[in-house]
Amino acid sequence: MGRSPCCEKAHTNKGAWTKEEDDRLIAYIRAHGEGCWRSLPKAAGLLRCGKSCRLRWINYLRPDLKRGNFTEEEDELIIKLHSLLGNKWSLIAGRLPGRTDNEIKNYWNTHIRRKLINRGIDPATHRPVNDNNNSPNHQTTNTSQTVANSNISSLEVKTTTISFANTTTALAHHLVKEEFEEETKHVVQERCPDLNLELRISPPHYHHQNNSSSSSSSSSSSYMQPQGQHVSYHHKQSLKTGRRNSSVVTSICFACSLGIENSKECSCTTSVNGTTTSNSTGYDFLALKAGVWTTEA
DNA sequence: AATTCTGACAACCGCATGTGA
DNA sequence: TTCACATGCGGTTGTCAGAAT
Repeated sequence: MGRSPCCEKAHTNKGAWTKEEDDRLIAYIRAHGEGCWRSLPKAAGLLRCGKSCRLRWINYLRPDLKRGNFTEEEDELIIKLHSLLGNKWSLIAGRLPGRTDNEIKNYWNTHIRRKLINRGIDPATHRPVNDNNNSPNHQTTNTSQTVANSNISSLEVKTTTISFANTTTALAHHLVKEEFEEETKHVVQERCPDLNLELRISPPHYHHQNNSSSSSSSSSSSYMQPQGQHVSYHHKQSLKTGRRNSSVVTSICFACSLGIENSKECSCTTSVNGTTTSNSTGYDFLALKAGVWTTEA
C-alpha cells in the first residue's frame, strides 16, 4: 500500500524560507508551542511541509540557538564525541548546547574533517592515516583505545592509549535514561570493540536543587533539545565562560558535559572573582579539560 | 569583466523509530 | 499484535557568495 506522503506536496513551497514565513512560524510556535508538525503548516497559514517547518524551527529559528563560529573547545569536543559515537550527530549535538545536529554535521564535513586530515588523522577512524593497522578490523589486545594526540602536527603523528577501565563503575552510577544507555553502549561497543563495555554516557540530568543555585535565568533554566533531552541552562552558560554576567565563572569538565556533574569525576574549575578553584577529586575524563588526550597512568 | 571553482550551510529526502488506537 | 501516523535522524543535494583564473 505504500507510505503516505507527509504532506500534500503539490501545494507546498520548497526552498529557502522567506522572512514572512519565518515570522509566521515563530509567532505560531510562540503561541502554541512545538509539536503537531503535520498540522502546524495549515494552522499557521504556511504553505510548507510539516517536516520543513520542524527543520526550520530546530535548525534556524529556535531562540536558544548559539549562532556564530565554533570555538576551539567545541571543535575538540566534537572530535572526541565523534570518536566515541560516530556519526550520531543528534547525540553529539545533545552535548553542545545551542548547536544543532545539522549544524554540527555540516561543520564536521566542511571543517573538522579537513582539520583531522591535516593532522594526519583519518576522520572516519580517528586513527593516524599512516597507521598500518588503520583498518576497521584491527583491534588492540588490551582494554584500551588508541587515538591520535590532537596537538601534534601531521608530520609527527603520535598515538596515545586511553584506558576507560577504572572509570566505568563510577560513571554507571549516574545513569538516567535506559534507552540512552543502551544506545550509547551499543555505539561504543560497535566502534571500540576492545573497550570495556561498562562504559556508559548518560544524558544531562536535572539539577537536584532544580537550578536554584546554578542559574540566574528564570523561565529558561532548562530547555528541551530536539531529541527531547533536557539540558541544564547552567551548563549552556558555563560552556561559554566569558559570557556569564555573574562574577562566578565555571569551566565545565567533560564529566559534567556528559551529564554527571556533582560526581567525584567532576573536575570543573570555578573562578570566583578571579580566584580559581577546582574539584580536588576531579577526574578529567578523556583529559578534555586540557584539550588533549592523555596517556594511561 | 566574465567565467569557473570551491566552501559553507540551509533544506530536502528517505528510512527508522516511537506511540497510540 | 498489528497498523497507521507523527516525529526524529542521517545522508545528500541545492544554492549562494567569495576566491581564483
